[in-house]
Amino acid sequence: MKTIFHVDMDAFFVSVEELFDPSLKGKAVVVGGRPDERGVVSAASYEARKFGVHSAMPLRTAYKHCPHAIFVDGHPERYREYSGRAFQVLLRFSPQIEMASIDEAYIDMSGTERLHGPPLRAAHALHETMRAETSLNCSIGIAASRLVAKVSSDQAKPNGVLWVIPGQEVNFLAPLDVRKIPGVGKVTEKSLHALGIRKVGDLTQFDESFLESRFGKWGLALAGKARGLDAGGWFDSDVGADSDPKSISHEHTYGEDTGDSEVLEATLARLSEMVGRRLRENHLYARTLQLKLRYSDFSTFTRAHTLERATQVDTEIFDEVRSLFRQNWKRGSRIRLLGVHASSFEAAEPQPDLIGEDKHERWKNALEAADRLRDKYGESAVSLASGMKGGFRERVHENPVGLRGKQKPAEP
DNA sequence: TCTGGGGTCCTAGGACCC
DNA sequence: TCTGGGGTCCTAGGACCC
Repeated sequence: MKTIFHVDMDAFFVSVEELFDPSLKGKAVVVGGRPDERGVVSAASYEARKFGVHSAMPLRTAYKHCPHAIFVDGHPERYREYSGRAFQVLLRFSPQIEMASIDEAYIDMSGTERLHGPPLRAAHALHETMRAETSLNCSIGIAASRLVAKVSSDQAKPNGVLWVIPGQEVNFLAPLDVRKIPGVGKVTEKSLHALGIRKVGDLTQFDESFLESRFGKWGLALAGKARGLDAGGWFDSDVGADSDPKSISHEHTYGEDTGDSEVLEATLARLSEMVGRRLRENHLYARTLQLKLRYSDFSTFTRAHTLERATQVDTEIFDEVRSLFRQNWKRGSRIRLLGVHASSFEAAEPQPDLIGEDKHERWKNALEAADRLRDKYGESAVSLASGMKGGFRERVHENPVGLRGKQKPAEP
């Protein structure tokens, strides 16, 4: 029998902003941007939530609900820092930790009784330590499965601890709305409602095979979840079993839609660089590159291409997505969003292609040097995108800032 | 309501191969 | 000639999460 804690920081982004500006405390605060900007709410304080503001709501809508709220920009670096501090606190309680996102973690507390006492006592100690070390509140759910721990931390909010005693899972879940089950969103909720299923308890009245015939693989998992089991996919894995990233992407929504091909291609160059840089940081090579286009009417298209040979080189990424862009963009039509997405990763250096190897090696060195410059002098220090208007290709292809590459031994 | 950005996982069809 | 079946890879789209 396992003991899993799910630790979820309360109104995380808002709470961190309050640490930097204590005058925000107790007020209606919306993190995400200015109320007249394109964008959505990243987080809302409990005060703002009273007016119906919630995350993912368009900022303009949030303003209509709560015009007196204070709107602030998000600060990802601050959130990363505090997320790291929270992680350090968790490490004192168990080595088996999994950050599920920037503001929540699973921690496997099985077998820590001699060190930390029974679950509730350990949870209160953790709660206290978190408060003392980070000045942030969290809520903690305790259960024998990840799923129930997650749902119970949500029920414990704000600033609470809730333990679902083994054997009580079904009773705990039964009265809750089906929407409380992680993975049940708007669409699934609607189809469940159509079947007369509103509460988790209603789900347990149907048998597995019916749910499977209706919802496929997901229906089968759902039957298990309704009974408190970590059924299906990710929930099944051990806490802390690290999984490699499956994709890296960057996208940009314009403040105002544009049909200017130079502007659009410069954005693609910048997004390609950002993706390339992340690939190099993670020592990954991508075979599949994908372009994402969103037009003014919000219609969205993706177009992908898989390369013979995986890459982490900015210009190779850019060449690919630009050609996808040129093939698919309805010329002149106004674009709302562009995105560049890399996937099908290979961890190792791709097989050298004999002719291109020296060039490839010089490029790699040049890009790593550029990454170091950016670390030192900031993101705008080095850019392909800034060279876009006028002579991008010449600059890039003829003259990489090269240290001479080490020659790889040729394949037999 | 006028809809971000970064991810994960699943489905489904077509190509291609044996 | 009127048509199998399974496996894998690729592509596109969509639900969902924070």
